[in-house]
Amino acid sequence: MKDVKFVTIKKMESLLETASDATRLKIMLALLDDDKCTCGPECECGSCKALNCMIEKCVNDIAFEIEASQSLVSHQLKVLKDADLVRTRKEGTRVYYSLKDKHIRLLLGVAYEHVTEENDHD
Amino acid sequence: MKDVKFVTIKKMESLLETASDATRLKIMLALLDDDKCTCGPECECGSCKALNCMIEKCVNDIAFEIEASQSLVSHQLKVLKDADLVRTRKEGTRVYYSLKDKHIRLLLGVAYEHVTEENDHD
DNA sequence: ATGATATATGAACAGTCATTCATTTTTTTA
DNA sequence: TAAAAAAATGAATGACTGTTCATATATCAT
Repeated sequence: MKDVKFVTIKKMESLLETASDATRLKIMLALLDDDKCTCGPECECGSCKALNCMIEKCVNDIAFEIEASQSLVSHQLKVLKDADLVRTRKEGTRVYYSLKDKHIRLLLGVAYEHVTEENDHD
Repeated sequence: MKDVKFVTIKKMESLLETASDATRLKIMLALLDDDKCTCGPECECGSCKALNCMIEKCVNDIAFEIEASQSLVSHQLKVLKDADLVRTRKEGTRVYYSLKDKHIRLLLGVAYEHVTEENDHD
């Protein structure tokens, strides 16, 4: 992976920077998988680990779940949205957020495994 | 991935925070793979993408390669070392650095793919 | 021991960012 | 139209961090 373009480095920096905050991690983990999955019958969810599992939650529910203020969650969701880590779907007064794509789920998975496994050499 | 422990969140935050800097990314990408691989005959390297490929480089070589000052590279290598993203091996006056394990390589790989692929939905 | 090379360290500055509080916008319902 | 609910926004602040410059430590060769 030599000669990576500068813009690529900057994009990677932005992606990782956005992901590297406890509040935003909590938000994303809340969107990662759950028993509220609505993927459909072929989805193995119900706490699935499927990379294509699509969970969506509205702002207030996220705030309640991670025990943070509405303002903070909204601010950080905007950061996640601007950096393209989450999607939105509007329905009435609510805005449902979900993780953008499989790369984001993979990123979270890899980071999670790294910190939960011990002494994993090479 | 519900009910993730607080310490786990904090560790993930630390990992991603450490990875989310352009200088440190350049350093890690310089250590990711290269034509200087010394893995041995069974390694497909020579610019391999093998996750177990072990590249090591000393501080000054990294500094030269990424066009940064020795001081900056040393400072950031310390950050990477403290966060356990790299290993060190001392040989005379030189200190050789290499990526810690496959998770780090995976993390870089996932981040790289995310920013280089376009419109990859779900 | 002296000089040279490789790396590490410390202080200082500038810039960035997460959080809180108060307020506003938008949509629904009564 | 007025009230209620959900989400977004803006300002302020306190804390943190990346970089530079100068210097220190460590190792090897002569």
